[in-house]
Amino acid sequence: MSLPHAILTALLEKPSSGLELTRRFDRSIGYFWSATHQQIYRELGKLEQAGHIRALPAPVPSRGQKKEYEVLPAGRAELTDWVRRSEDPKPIRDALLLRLRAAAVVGTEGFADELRRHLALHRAQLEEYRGMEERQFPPERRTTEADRLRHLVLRGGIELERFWTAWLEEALAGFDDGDR
Amino acid sequence: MSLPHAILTALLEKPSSGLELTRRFDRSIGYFWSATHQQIYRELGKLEQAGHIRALPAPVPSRGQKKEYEVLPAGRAELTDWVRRSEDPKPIRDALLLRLRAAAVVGTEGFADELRRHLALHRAQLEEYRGMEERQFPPERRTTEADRLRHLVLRGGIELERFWTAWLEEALAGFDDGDR
DNA sequence: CGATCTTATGCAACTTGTTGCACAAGGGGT
DNA sequence: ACCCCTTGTGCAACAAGTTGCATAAGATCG
Repeated sequence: MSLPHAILTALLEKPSSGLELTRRFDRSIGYFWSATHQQIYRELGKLEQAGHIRALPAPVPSRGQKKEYEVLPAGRAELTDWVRRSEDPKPIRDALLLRLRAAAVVGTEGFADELRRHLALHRAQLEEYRGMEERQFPPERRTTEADRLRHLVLRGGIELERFWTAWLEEALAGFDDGDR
Repeated sequence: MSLPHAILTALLEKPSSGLELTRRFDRSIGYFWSATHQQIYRELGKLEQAGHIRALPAPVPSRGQKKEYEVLPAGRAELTDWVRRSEDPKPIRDALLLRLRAAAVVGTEGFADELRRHLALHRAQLEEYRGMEERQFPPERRTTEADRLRHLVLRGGIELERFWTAWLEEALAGFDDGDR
């Protein structure tokens, strides 16, 4: 039940069209929630029906025309309520760890390459996030409550990538000993 | 497409019934993949139909009777193939980070308590994993390839919990400054 | 011997996320 | 004028995960 709330948050930060939201989900929102444009359009429809958001009046409302949405008071109330509810962390589901465990049973042939590939991807992601941190949250922008919180969320994304790169490096060190 | 492979791996490690698998998913398998008993029974049916596993002959095959499964050669081949395929890491979807970002917009009232609650849960999980590491992977059991890999997977679970506890502590430190 | 608890398997309905494709308007090039 | 690329919205079918409930056998206890 998180996608509608992700959309409400994004729209409160800035009213947008479906495609704009998709792009924001691919970029900055992506470090804590991902979604395809299909999910977003479907959810925008539901949120509008529920009276949580509305389409801003457009000059030419027809297919293929941009449609901007903004959050209505009911939507803000729902989001506020959701943030206040308590919710347990979901158990992990990570395919790479699973595949490594499977490799322990059926053999690790070629697996070091896959680990190296993932390491490169996570290093790139880490660099991108660190760039965003420098650009969007220089020390002078870490004073207001909202900026401090947004920075904290980005720090979560950064530290998570750091965990992956560290773990992959540890894993590869073991492979280099025993697999070459 | 990972659940069937998680089940194949578990069954290769030890043939089990549906409920036994469920318990194993709640325990040791849980640090890299989670599943409910419903998912498991459904998937066992599909895997049996596909000829990847088979039920061991039971004395009294009727409803409510334990049914053990073992992996067939075709199942092992499928798992081997899956481990060798390359697969990109999935983008993050974390509700707590999302809720914190939402809190930056609608207010953080009561959020520190939620962070403390999560911190306690992650600390408990971390302790449990560390206990498992001590019991299941003492230094003398880190020599064979398979044990080394299984230990590495557990290390992933441990380091991930360590990331969460560290991030939550950092987050709470900020809250104590600005929110009390 | 009947009530109730535990173990064990499973169906059905629902929600969430993914994939592939269709449709429409406008701009740019040739 | 025509083609193709980009922007933008959207349907439909499918795959994966969740929730609530039903069923049945065996053990335990009064």
